[in-house]
Amino acid sequence: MSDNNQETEEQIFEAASRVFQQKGYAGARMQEIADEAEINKSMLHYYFRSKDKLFQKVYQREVSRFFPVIFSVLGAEASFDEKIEQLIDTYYSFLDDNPRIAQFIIYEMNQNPDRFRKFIKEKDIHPPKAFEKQIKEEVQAGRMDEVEPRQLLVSIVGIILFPFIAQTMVEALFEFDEQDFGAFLKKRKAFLTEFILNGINYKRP
Amino acid sequence: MSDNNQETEEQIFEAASRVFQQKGYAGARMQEIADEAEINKSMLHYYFRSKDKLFQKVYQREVSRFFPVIFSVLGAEASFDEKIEQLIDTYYSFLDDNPRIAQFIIYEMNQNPDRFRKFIKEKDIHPPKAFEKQIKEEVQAGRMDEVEPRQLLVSIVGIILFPFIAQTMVEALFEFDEQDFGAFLKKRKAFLTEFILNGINYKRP
DNA sequence: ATAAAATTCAACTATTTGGTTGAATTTTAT
DNA sequence: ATAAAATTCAACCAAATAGTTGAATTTTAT
Repeated sequence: MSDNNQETEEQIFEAASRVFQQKGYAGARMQEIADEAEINKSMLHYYFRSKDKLFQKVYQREVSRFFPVIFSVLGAEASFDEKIEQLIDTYYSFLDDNPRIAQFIIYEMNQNPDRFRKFIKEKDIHPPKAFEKQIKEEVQAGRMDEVEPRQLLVSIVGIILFPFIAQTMVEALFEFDEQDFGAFLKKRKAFLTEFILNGINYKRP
Repeated sequence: MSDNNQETEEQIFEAASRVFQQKGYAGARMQEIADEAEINKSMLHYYFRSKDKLFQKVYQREVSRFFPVIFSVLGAEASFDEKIEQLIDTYYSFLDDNPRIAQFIIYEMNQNPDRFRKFIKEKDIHPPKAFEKQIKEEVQAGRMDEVEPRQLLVSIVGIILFPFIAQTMVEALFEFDEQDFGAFLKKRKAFLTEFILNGINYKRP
């Protein structure tokens, strides 16, 4: 193939992403990343120079992937209730594919809040203004209680994310096996939609 | 003083608790724990033998502290709406005093799910049966929508915990300073009570 | 065919870090 | 006062781990 080298670089990057997400920076081992990528440890430094450099790239990519998932849905054109349903759907499939990402970002963000703030600012990542505007309009139209958009946003994100972040906790406390947990999540989609919309007394137009 | 040694042991333990909660097992350094406890590094091993032993004790204590905070409130005698308000109050003051504990337990639990499960089982930590029973009674009495108690429990805990776990994220995205965040949390208490009770269409008796 | 680039490999170095030791000092109990 | 226990300290060891090197091999481009 003509891009063998680029492929290898990606292989390393994806392996690093998995290991860092699972173990965190401090817990990750360069050798484990090499094994996961099925290449020699020398190649890690050949392509990325150091653990720190490799980590920064992984971290930045994951942060860049994470927020647009929520914000693009919330910023789109749709009625409020449709938006909530879409957000749940989108978030669920994203988290199914990336079960460690939220935990990872939260943990590493807390290890170095300044780095996080700086990156968010540089990349100009922020909640869509359109969402705030839409809520104010819905309130005005009498279709929901008066709520602070930010309180609502934090609540929605928290309520969706929590079971993914705390899967082990939920399984242990409820004595779930993985299948039980899967069923729990599936049922949860319907529950969440109603819970959120009721929460602010939303009346579908 | 007559218990100088016991005092030192506690000093070490509390220092270790702070450092482990902040950095996690892999990120914590024995030297940093010693510095934090303002004692010589030798004393760590003198009292706790190894990093691993010290960590296990911290981990087990924090897990033992964390769950009863929620479960004791939910298992007490009170009307459903009072219980929710109490839970929010109790949780908030606990998390104010222990801002890292949720993040710590979730992270270390994910690093070693088996250890977590084993400990939960040994200590017989579980959600109070009384809470489930109460919800069923409230549903029967027509005071709330039919809900799975477990979905509700996960939602309540998630919605309360999330801003504490993700404080840095909230501050960065909303461009809050610490004071803004404090105000946000304070307002949130009232918001949460209404949001949760509305969420299941609870009618106060 | 040939040169350049990519990759492997094992052995190596340097650094970090957990853990140890033993002598000296201080504190506590009797 | 004395012995025992607790503590400090600096120096040290051992293990783990990040990172390097250079020679050999394979792959790719021309």
